[in-house]
Amino acid sequence: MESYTEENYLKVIYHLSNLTTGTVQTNAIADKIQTRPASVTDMMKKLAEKQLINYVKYQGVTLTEKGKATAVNIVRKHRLWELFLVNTLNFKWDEVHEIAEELEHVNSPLLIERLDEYLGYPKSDPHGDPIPDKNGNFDSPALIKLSKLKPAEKGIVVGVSEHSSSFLKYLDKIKLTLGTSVEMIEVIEFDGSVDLLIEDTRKNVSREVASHILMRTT
Amino acid sequence: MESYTEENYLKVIYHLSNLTTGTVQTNAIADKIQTRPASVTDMMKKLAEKQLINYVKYQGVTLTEKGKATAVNIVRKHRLWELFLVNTLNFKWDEVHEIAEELEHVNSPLLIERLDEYLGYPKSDPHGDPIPDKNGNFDSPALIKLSKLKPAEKGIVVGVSEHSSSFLKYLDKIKLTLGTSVEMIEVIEFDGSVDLLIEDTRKNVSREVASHILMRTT
DNA sequence: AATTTTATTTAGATTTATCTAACTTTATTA
DNA sequence: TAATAAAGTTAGATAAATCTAAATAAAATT
Repeated sequence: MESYTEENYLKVIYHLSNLTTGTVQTNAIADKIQTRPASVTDMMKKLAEKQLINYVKYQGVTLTEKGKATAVNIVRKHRLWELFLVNTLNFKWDEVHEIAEELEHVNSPLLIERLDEYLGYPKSDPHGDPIPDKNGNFDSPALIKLSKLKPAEKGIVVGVSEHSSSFLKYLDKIKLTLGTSVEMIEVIEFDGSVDLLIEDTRKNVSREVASHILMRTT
Repeated sequence: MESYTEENYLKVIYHLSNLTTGTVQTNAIADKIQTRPASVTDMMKKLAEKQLINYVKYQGVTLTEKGKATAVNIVRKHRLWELFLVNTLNFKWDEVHEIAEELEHVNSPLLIERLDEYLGYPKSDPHGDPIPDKNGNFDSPALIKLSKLKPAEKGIVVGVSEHSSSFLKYLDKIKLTLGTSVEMIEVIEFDGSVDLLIEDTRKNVSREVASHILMRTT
């Protein structure tokens, strides 16, 4: 059994792995978990000891199969509870995250099984994120190029199809980084460039650039 | 805010107060909470510091108004979750206690408000125990222990003062479930066990068991 | 390549909740 | 009432999760 805190670390590592598809850095974890890098290092040693992560000093961590399974199960619980809160208790989709952060740590496989059944074995939560089934399997949401978003559609940047330094530097500059939430305002007919709302700031990006950014719609 | 552990101590003190209607002893708490008396003493100092209990060395503790309000709120959450588990997720009444022990510590007043509304502001849980409303008020029905019924007196099972799975399973087995009508035939002087008429069948039940069954006389 | 900056780790404390062992107080009983 | 038993407390340790400050490693820059 993992503690409440260990579960949170695993969950955060899992989410950060998904964005970078590689190893996760100490500081990135510290940022997400609102703690100090020194505390993260301590916990990394503990999780490595328990065979939940692969940890190499100064190099960052990856989840082991065991760690990944644990993390996916927490994500499953979180998303089932979010859906329950919205569908059954009439919460709005922006009110449920904090509550689900607590509920996800309640440890009763039977409870989750029954909740899943009650909700009709749903495949996605109120934010459009996939809900893993009890074996940890889930549909990975279809990705779409930023250039193909329709006006008013929103999404999260989950990848790029161009890896040149100049391209990535440019993305950093305009704050179009992995995990950023973006809303399409309109496609300019003249040149195919797109007007976007990037974290509440309106920006225009060329078709060339927009076509190399992969989004998951939300 | 109280920690998970502090909440459990308050809840236990509350339940033990109800039974003894007076102060609660260190060892009684240690027994219930499955810890050592020394640990209880440590916690008593802490709760007294926080003005949640009145603590006099060697003399036991009582809840302050603040401590009582906190304890009643935990009981409210516990019982609402138990009812939810039985009514909505189709659990049996003997399966829900352990799960509710965890759910009761989830801290979201809005969640509990919505759950209460969803359940229709119920007044009692699956074991017949009253559910405090959001102000901490609840009906305490005049209850009598089954072991105290007089010969020929009849009553309805409305609650139990012991929630272990083995006890509840036993009650199911002998059909001494909530709502069951029971008539006292006689108390056996030798061992205090009772001869009962349970739904037209004569059965003998130990004093131990009979003392944990709460009745409303009819 | 040397220097500076950033990222990470180590060492040593702190807090919470627990423990054991020894001691003290209160209750019981002979 | 003196001895014994039971109940409760204190002192000192331990484990989990955190922290600050200092040290070290890796990356970036001049």
